[in-house]
Amino acid sequence: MDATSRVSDLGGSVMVKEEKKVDQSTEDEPKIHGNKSVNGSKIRKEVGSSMPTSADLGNIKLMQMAAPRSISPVETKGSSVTRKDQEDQLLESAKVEMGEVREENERLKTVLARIMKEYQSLQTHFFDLVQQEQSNKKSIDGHEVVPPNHNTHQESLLEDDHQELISLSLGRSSSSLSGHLNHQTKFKDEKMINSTSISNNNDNKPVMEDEFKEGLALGLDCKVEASKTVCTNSANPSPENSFEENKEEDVREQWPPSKMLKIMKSGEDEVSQQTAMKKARVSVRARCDTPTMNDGCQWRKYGQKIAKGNPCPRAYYRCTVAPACPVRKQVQRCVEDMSILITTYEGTHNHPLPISATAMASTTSAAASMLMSGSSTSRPSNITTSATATTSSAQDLHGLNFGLSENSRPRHFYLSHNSSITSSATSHPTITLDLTVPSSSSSMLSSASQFNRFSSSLPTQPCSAIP
DNA sequence: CGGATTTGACCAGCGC
DNA sequence: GCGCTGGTCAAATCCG
Repeated sequence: MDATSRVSDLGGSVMVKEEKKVDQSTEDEPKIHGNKSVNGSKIRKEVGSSMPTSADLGNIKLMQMAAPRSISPVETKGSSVTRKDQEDQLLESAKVEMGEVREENERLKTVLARIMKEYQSLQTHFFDLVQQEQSNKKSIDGHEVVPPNHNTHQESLLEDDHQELISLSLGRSSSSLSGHLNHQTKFKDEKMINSTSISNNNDNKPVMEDEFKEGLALGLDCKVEASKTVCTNSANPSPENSFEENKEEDVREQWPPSKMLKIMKSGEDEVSQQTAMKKARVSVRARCDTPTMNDGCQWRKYGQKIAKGNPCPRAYYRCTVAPACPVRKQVQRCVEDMSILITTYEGTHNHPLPISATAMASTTSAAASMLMSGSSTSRPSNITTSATATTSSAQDLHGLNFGLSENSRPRHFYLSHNSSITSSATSHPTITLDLTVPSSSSSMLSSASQFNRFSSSLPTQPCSAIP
């Protein structure tokens, strides 16, 4: 991704053909070709080497520390004085190195402490909100109306909380924080004491450190770590907690679902695993003149279909940044307004993302995390859930039996007034981010405002084409 | 010629 | 069981 293509990213509407040329001539990113053999190893290597993570760097440091400095045989042949000098030199350099590492360590500690502090405050806020919501529900008997005693100050606080909560997962991988949130909320709701990756005792710190490290290690891959541990710990294995669900090495986690289902049918917990296939989706509405939004990833079109109720064909894309990346996206024009492009993302990238793709990935991750974590219970009143998609799987979804899930309805959130996309034919919980609404909309949920931040960092007028 | 896209066929899930 | 629909596959085709 070079300057030229970045310009095209930011420049808004760019001719498709032109961008294609730019991409081909300037980008070395590998492409995968549907039915033909793929040089997977090469791709993996390129992808892997392109984005060293912080953890990688840290590991290098650690390795440097750990590796004993040996004296070469040549050195040992010198006189004792020379050898002593060399040893002293080595000692000195080692000391200097140690000092550097120590500094780095201190810096990382500071960062970690800050993150933990933020997380704990967020957690506190979140619990408060959940409790508040529950008490509201009791008093209103399930109606989604803001209680009269909900003063504006509280509302602003809520919004601030949300904003803080979501945006924290933006800057880096959402895995740590949103994962923790998922964990905690689930933990609280289901009284899952046996969670190994999260606990409410004093062992919290190491766990958080680990996850923090992992978050760094994952870089911008935007995984939500929670689901992994949830799955392993829950008696009723729950599906992904978000659209950025865990990617096990297990091939069953890969697409296509139909084939996976065949494999899984022999399993004991067939039902629960089938529900795991009901991945959360993040739908993005944006005004776009070009065929697809440029979200920074590379996609290959593998199908097109005319969906019922919309004369515009729906295009199916899969991510080609990595050979086995399970991420799919669907692109379709809005039937009401042809200038609006509806892009629906599903799945998790199992590879480092290009920088230009991280904004979208982080945002969708955050949105999906919110969706799957059941944070709807603490959403502002203008956020409504949809009853259009009826499915039993939604209730099964990860056992996050917050508020709405009691109704055995799928969680389908609309993050703005104008958002309207239904998944009635699918049983995927879907969250819709509407970029067609001005960001100044005061009532938008934090994640939507966060998304507006994303939209301002991406081609947003509102988008440019993908080759 | 290699890679990307198109498009008809096929399959699974769901409702009746 | 049947038909409808969404989603995927893969051969054919297009394109640079």
